[in-house]
Amino acid sequence: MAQQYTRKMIREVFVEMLNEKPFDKITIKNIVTKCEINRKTFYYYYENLYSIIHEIFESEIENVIIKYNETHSWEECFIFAARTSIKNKRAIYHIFNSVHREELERYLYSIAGNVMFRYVEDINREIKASEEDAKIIARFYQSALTNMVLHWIADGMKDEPEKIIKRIGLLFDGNIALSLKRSKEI
Amino acid sequence: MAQQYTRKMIREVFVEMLNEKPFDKITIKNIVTKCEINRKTFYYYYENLYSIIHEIFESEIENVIIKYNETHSWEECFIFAARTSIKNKRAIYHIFNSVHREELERYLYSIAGNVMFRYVEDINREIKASEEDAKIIARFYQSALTNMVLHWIADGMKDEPEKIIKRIGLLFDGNIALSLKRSKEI
DNA sequence: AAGGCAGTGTCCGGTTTTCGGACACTGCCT
DNA sequence: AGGCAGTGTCCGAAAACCGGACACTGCCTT
Repeated sequence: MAQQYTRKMIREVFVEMLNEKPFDKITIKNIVTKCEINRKTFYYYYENLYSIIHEIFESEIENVIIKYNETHSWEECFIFAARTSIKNKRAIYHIFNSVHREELERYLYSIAGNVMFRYVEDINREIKASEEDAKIIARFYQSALTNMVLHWIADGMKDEPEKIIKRIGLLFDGNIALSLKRSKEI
Repeated sequence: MAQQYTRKMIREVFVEMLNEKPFDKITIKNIVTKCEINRKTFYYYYENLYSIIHEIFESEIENVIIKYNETHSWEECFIFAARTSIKNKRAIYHIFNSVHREELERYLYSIAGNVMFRYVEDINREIKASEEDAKIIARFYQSALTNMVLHWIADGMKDEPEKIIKRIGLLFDGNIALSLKRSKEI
């Protein structure tokens, strides 16, 4: 554990700052000063500020995958991810309103993809449509889900995750299975 | 800061364990496993378990001295030390009931000494008895105070520190000044 | 517009901190 | 009497951290 302690500290201090001020007001100097480490140590772990954001996204994607493998429930994945986001509401707001909105979108798309592909796969285990069809269907819902979340963020993350889940549930329930069955008939 | 992180962690985990189980049930292996560090790293900082206790005592003595230099009040020093002790009640209980009672006594004696010598010195600044006399008087109260605290610990640290302070205060107030004055007359 | 200033990214290197594996030794357990 | 867990110590190696310097960039000042 002690190994990656400094790396973790840098990440945490960065997110902390991102919760206070926009991305372009944060400097590497700021971070290393607050962490009481040498500036070189920062470069030992990260190339630049951008790569911290990248790492955070990567690890969050991993977390969601782990969550799905544990629960096999997209609902729980969503709540889990949403709760994490709400915790760092302002940080996400600052990423959303900076040059990194693109990265955020890619990240959401990736998360949604991971959940949806696994979810459709789970359902398809019984229906046994072709893998190709399953992928197409998953991708269809992936963008829909991503877009929904993006709107939720743009709207200030006001709605409770559970509320959105219900709404999405109405769009999912039965529909995915139905789509899979239909694609078998074609 | 990051430098001494591991050392601090070892200390904290040790105290944590000492709050759970007696000293002789704690092994170095236990600690390094819980800290997720290499056993060698332990030896990098400490010789053995005993030296952690020693270090803790040393640093606590320092803290009390700092406290006295800030406040010039033995009462506040006492409350400060007692509160720290109560926080780790069971740890102290386990030290008290192990081969390290002796070390604990020496530590208390040292703390009491530091406080009393400074306190008597402060009072003597006005009275101006000889340094020699001041030391004798301080040493007299030092053992008395130590013994009182030892009994407090043996009794399970039940009494509130403030209560004991009042009791000690009755023995101190005026008496020290009086003793100093008398020793001048001899 | 020129100079000052803060932050960046990168170079050199050096020191501190952590690790892995091995050994003999002790005490305990059964 | 033998097995087993923990200890203290040896070796060397690797990872983590640091200090100072450099050129470069963008911003702010006056």
